[in-house]
Amino acid sequence: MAEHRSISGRPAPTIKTLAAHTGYSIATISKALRGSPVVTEATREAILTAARELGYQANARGMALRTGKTYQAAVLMPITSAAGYEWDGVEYTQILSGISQALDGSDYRLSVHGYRSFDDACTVARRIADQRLADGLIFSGVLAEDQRIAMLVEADFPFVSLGRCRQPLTYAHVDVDNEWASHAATARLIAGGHRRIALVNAEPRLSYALDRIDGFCRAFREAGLEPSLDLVGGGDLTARFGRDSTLALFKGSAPPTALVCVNEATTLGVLSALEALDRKVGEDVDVIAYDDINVSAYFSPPVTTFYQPIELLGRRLGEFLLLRMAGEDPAGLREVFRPDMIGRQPDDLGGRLGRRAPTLQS
Amino acid sequence: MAEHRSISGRPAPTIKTLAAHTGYSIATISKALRGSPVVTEATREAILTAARELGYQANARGMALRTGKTYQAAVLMPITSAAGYEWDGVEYTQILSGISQALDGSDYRLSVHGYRSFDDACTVARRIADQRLADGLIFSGVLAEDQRIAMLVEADFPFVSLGRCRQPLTYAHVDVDNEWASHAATARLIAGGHRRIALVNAEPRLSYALDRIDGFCRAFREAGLEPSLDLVGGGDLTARFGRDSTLALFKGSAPPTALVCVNEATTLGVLSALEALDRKVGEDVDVIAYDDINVSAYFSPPVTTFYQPIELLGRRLGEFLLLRMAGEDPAGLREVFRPDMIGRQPDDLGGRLGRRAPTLQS
DNA sequence: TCGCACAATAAAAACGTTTTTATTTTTCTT
DNA sequence: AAGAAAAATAAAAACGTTTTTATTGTGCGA
Repeated sequence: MAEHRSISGRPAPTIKTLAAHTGYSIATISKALRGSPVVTEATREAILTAARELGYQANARGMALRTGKTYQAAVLMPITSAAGYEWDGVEYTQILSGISQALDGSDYRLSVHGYRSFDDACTVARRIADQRLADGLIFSGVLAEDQRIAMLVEADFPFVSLGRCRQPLTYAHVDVDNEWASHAATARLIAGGHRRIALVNAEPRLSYALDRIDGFCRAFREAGLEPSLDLVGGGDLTARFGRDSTLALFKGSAPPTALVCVNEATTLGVLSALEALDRKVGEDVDVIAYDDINVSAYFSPPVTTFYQPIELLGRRLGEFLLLRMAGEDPAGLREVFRPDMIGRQPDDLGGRLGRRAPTLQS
Repeated sequence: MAEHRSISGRPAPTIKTLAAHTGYSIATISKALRGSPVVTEATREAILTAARELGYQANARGMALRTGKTYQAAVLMPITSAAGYEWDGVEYTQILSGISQALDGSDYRLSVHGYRSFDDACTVARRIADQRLADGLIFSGVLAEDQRIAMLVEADFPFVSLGRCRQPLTYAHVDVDNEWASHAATARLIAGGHRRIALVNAEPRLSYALDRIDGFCRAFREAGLEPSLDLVGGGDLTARFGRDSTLALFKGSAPPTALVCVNEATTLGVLSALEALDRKVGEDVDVIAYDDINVSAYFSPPVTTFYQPIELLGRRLGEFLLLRMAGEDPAGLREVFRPDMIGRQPDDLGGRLGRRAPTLQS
């Protein structure tokens, strides 16, 4: 039995109830409610009043069946196996928060689909598009060659990605200018005299990890130096990875004098390792990090970061998706943020740098 | 036009397609697919084969309209205004991850509904129940007197709460034994000679915050002491709150010699404040924290915590909800976890305690 | 051989919409 | 005042299911 009684106990009013109540036909009721111009202003008024009085709420399932729309925006969320024991993916709360804010005024609801691997994500994305489980899709963790993007562009299914792939496709996306930020961080450290710089990076199949390596290398080349590629490593964005890779780096014959960290969880691990190794940040070693959850200010010592406004990115993702679902061309729906640098060391960088660094602006 | 072409381009097969293909009527097809015992094994076989061949996928909207079910499990997620700038609510990633795991094998999908205040949460919960936007609901942030619980119990709508209210109602829930853990932490500190113990707590209208105060007080009373209630304060679970309240505590005339912290974000702020105040953890002051995202090991100094297996709680929430939606009695769907203590100080607690503390087991 | 129970399947109705097509009412023109 | 054109509304069909009711076919006892 599909009929559902509302919380009050009475069966929920449908279009039929309104028809019986007002004397109009269900066709007219529907048109009046949808704002069709063919109904008189007077009858629309009457119908709207009745709807208000009876507490009519359009039945989402009926609408969905008839129109084929679901009024759902889907988000792909990574369920990492490490999540239970490591601090991974915490920024997703903020992404969801931002998307939710963007969707707030609209008719769309937010549904979250977990995935465990990239292949899994592809399968889920395909199912969502194929079965129209949602009217649009948002996802992150974009690879250099991302099948999801190719597939969804091909199918002309509305989506927005957090991150850009390296294929020449036109699609809506939001991203951080990782190449730029990585270049800026590295150039700063080089200007401070560093030559052995480590990049504690994400897995290199991720598009943004490659962007960071690119910026890293460009900074070295512009200074006429060979990039310290042997100090570039990638892995999970966990504190454990940050700690382990730092310990490994300092076991090497030519350890780094500075580190660029991919996110705050990793940074926490890096700092913990440096403490264990008895290397003082700002004296023995400099650290610059990407800031995703804005907690670096509370680290000891506080770390200079490139601040990524994750929640804002999330909001933009939601806004773009709404526009895409409304039929807007993806070509205009692209935004790349340049992170602001937040200096948190006494001289804005650390002990090895004699001069005060210039303030970087986006 | 509701008909949707699949990714392949052809219109997606429906029950009618199967009927035309197999020669059976749509009624028989439906029954065969649903596993009704009235169809012959042979015909079911034939129909299932055809379904597989044609790649038939039941249309969720059609089912939803007919049955009134949505096959959606809704989760209420706090969208705090602080989220953009403070590290708040990060544990939600793990909760969602756990729920998602539980739902994985089932037919249910996960939808997330954001809310900005408790009143907002009530409104959203009511709408979900009223309009059957989902078949079940999960939420957290339970108040001592929680209208959502009362309302949903009254409406007999399936739900599971993370946390217990203080009203005598029967409902499915998952919780952490906060009274017990708070008692254990406080008793431990008292046994170590502490008398001025601060409790950096959540807002006291939250049920679990009250539980913690209860446990805190009980520990004092059992030792024949007056609880240091002037050192109990509540607020957001942010690093900023941890820092600010610690700074305030040490401005007082009789500052604490030990602190119990409500979660890890707060703890980070507390540690940052203690560092600024030049109080050494483990020497001048002891800290015990609740661990929600398992990152305390990387704090400097590492902090002794009560580990809350958030992802497991999430999984149990999902499992319980599935059972509730299947009609199971809520009386049997209750679980209260006792957090494990993880000692991370050299002597398992800190400098002031001369003896090794006993290992606490749930 | 005839009905008769019973099994298997088919037909029809329903869920609540939207949209297309048909009908009625109003307005305008002459 | 009659007719046509336009406006307003009503009727019907459709979306894809499930479920209730109806129909057909089969084996059985008398």
